[in-house]
Amino acid sequence: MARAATTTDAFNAVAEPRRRDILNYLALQERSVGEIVDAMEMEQPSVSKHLKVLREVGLVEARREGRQMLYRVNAMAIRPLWEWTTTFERMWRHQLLKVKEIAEKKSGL
Amino acid sequence: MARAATTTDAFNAVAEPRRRDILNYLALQERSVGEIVDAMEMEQPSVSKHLKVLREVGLVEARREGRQMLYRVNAMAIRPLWEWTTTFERMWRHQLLKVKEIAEKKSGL
DNA sequence: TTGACATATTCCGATATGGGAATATATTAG
DNA sequence: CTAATATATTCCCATATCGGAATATGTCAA
Repeated sequence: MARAATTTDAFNAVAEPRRRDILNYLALQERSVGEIVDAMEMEQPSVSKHLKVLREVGLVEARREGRQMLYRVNAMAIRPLWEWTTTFERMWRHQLLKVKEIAEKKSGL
Repeated sequence: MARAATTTDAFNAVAEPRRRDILNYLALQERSVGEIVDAMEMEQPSVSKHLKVLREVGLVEARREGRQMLYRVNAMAIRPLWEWTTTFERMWRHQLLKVKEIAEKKSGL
């Protein structure tokens, strides 16, 4: 067996930084492929390929408008990632608190 | 170029479900490799390899205790993932609200 | 030192990748 | 229909992967 396909789930799809860039850009508003290409400074085929991966795992949705395809984020598909990370939230808050306490103790000297 | 190494960052490391399983298990408490092997039902070499990846990106830390190595989660390393997902939180909350409104309108008929 | 236990590393093979280049498909304008 | 525009797909290749098997390293006990 090799590494899981990027289309396996949102975790794998989002591991690629270019795809996160695209999602960040689409978070602002719906965009055509051409607009993404211009904004990302990537080749058009690369953008189309990344969009395909994102669409297969449900992270984006698309609709045709004339010759253009307009893509938008489906934020719900990001929720599972958020939910998984929040299971560790208590741990890092605890850690941040300890760091803060140490800093206060030092400045109190 | 091929896919980015799993040790590139937390996003890539966490794309592998087995590694998330290990992190979930370690979230409860510090554990030895042997305990992880028993809990995960994975071969020991696989566990060691996954732990190496997790350690390289800072998601876990380890200390030796006799013949054992005890691993623990470094929750701070998960924060960047959480932060990235929260940039979309407003979007899915908005979507959930709309779904709720539609449901209420239906039940109001 | 020797042996037993705990963990890490190496070698292997099948597989999926992402970028580049070329090409195919779809839609509209004329 | 034909040309032009917008997007998608295919082919190629260097690379990193994960699991399995075998082996190496490290630590303790006697």
